Amino acid sequence: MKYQPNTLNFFERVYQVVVLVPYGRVTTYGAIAKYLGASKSSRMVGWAMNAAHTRLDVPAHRVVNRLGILTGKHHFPGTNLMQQLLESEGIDVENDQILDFKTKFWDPESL
DNA sequence: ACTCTGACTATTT
DNA sequence: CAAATAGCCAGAG
Repeated sequence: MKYQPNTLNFFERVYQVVVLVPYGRVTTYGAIAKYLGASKSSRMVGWAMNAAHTRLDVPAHRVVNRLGILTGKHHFPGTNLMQQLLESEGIDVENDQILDFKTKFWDPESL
C-alpha cells in the first residue's frame, strides 16, 4: 500500500497506521510519514495526532519522535499520562525518553 | 488568496 | 555538543 494522493483522507491514513502499532511497541512520526510516502511531512503526522484526540481508537502515546522522546506528552491530559500509558504496556520511560527504544520501535513498513 | 502555526527531521553553525 | 536554520504542507483565521 503506497501513497495515495488523497488529501481528504490524510488523517485517516495516519490513524490507520497508528492503530496497527502492536501493544508494547512504538513508532515515530517520521516512520509513519515515510510509510505514507511523505517522509518530509512528519510534522503533518504529529499534527494529525493532535486532531486524533477525538479518535478513541488511536493510541497516540505509541507515537514519539525519532529519538524515542515523548515530545507530545504535554498534549495529553495531566502531566505524565503518556508515560504512564507506555509503562503500562511494558515500555520503560525515563526522563521523557523511551529506554531501549531501538528494540521497542515498530516500523509500519515491516508489515 | 494570504499568513501563521506546528506532537518533525536533517543539516549547518 | 547545544542551538539555530531550512524544508515540509495541511488547517485555521
